[in-house]
Amino acid sequence: VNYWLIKSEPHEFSFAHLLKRPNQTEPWTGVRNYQARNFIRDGMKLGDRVLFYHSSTAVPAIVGIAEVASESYPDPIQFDKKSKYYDAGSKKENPRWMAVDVRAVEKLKTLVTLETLKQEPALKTMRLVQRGNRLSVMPVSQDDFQKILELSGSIILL
DNA sequence: GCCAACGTTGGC
DNA sequence: GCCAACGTTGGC
Repeated sequence: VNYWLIKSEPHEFSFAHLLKRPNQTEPWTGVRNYQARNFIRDGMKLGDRVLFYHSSTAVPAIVGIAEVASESYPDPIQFDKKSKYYDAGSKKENPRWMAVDVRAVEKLKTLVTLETLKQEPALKTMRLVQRGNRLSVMPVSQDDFQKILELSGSIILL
């Protein structure tokens, strides 16, 4: 099992939206960064645990636990000419962008805010709090994941 | 809305 | 292959 963090702008798609989806599952499409693509394509496996982070909001924070609910597959909207994520340079026989299904597991009792993460000495090396980080999909160490669960009041233990 | 920190693009 | 210009992310 691997551990990840994914970002979403809550006014576009929040953890509450995910909880309302059928089977609490949503295709995680539209990732258009090669490093993030590589994490999805080469790293994400069914059952991996995911921290769900709200960005570009008044209080940026980890708000929920999710899980990877599929193996990775070609992101269908890269072939959709009407989508803003359409990529004319990507061919079906050699897709450029990948997606994965994400399922909500648990809403956190206590949000773990970016401010909290920055103040926690044990999380100093976390990618999310590093300078200039902009990846929307990133790996999280098991220790950091565990620490964040402790900060969140989650009933889920590793 | 500002702007730092990246990532991407395209001329050369 | 270099790098300036441009676009995007995301905290503040």
